[in-house]
Amino acid sequence: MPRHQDRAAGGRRRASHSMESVLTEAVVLLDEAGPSALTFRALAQRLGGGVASIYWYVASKDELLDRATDHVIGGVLADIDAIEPGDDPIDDLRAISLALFDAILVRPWLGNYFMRNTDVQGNCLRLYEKLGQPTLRLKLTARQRFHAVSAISTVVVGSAVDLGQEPPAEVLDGAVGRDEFLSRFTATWRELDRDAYPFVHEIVDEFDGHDDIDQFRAALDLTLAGIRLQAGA
Amino acid sequence: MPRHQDRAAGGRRRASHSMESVLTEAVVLLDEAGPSALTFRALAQRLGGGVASIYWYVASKDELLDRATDHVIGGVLADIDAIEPGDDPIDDLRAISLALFDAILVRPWLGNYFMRNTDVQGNCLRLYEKLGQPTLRLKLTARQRFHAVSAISTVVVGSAVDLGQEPPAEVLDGAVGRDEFLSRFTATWRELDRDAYPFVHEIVDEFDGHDDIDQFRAALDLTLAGIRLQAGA
DNA sequence: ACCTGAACACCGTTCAAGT
DNA sequence: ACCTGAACACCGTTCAAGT
Repeated sequence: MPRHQDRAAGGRRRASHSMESVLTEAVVLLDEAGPSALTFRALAQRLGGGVASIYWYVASKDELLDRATDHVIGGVLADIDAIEPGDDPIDDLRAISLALFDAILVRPWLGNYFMRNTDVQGNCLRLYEKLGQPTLRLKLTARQRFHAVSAISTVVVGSAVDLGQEPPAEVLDGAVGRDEFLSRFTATWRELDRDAYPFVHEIVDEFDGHDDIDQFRAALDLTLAGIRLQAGA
Repeated sequence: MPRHQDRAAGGRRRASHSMESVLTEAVVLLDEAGPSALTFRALAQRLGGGVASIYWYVASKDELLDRATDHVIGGVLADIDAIEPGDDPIDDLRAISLALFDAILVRPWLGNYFMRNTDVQGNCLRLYEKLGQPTLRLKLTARQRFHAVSAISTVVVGSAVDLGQEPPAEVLDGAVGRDEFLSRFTATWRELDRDAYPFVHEIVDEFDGHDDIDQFRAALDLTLAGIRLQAGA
């Protein structure tokens, strides 16, 4: 309970918040029931105050999400700081990427706000710096370093957002399993004409029951292989 | 004007729509004023009818966006069909990727709905097939092909969505130029401590006034290099 | 088969007023 | 400096009723 109550003369209550409590409770709402559950009204109720008071701390819902994102990235940053740098810069890039991926996979909304406004997202900027540092040990131009880190960032955020998309309600209910859900898609694909859709038929078995993490690791490794080649390492 | 009017006995008008006109007008709204401008009320007004009639064609706003996405992807598909396959499968992958990137860069909302529900997105599935076909000419396993195309798709969609994000209103107004907007960010970055942010300082000049397309091409080429290496081609 | 008006249950945001 | 209640101008979606 990061919130306190002031008691005025008449016995009337007046809520008292803080940036910290606003962001913490916002993240709780997001974790409990997804992005659609984060409304100013729900947040105000959780904080035990009125809707309008939230506007003392943030100017808009976008800024609330920017700041909430930076708040949880703070935790990711701690995980990343605990990673021991190794001999191979590429391995360090991979380790940091995985930590970020894990965080966004669980909270896909992060992907839409990560690094969107570094003026209020100090932790995101610190993470960007952390991700970039290993490239300083690679034989690349400044431009290549910039592009390499942008590419990794895109793969991490893009994969996590894509793979973390909430499946339809029936899957969340547990009425239909994830595998069953995937199979329903592929069943349609299998009925397609083999001559017109040779590629879809080639990969349909791979798609069926595929593992999200494998897909991300493969994408990341392709980019890292490209970077390694470029650096001649 | 893809809409007609029926005239009943009393002289009363009754609008008549079609899936085609609903999607066309939806895309017009999206193009004119962005995703926030696509509301059922605005769309109904454009079609000259009531809000509820749209629900005869789509079950929800999500489905409307899924179908609108597939509608414009139909046009992209035509562009891609015009591409002559070359000797190098990797070059074909690049050409198709660029065509898709161009489309999403201009309409970033496409990225959020592309391939989200292939049951109502036949054109997206066809594009996925097109993108996958060149990999059939590479020496890869089925799983590697699946992962390669997933990776490319993530890079294309992720980059385009990222780079296509609407800049703040002041830039759209023309009050502040894009370069000036970027410079404002980097000005803050330059003030950071050099020892704590060596990477940011290394790339700040590259970020300043950088070109979106270059950034995408670099990311795509890294992935393609990884694929080429894997295929031993 | 397809369209309508009106209602329902929400939203984010603002503002004059309070403490 | 910070919080409040009430209002404003919207949303997506539903439904009984019309043609």
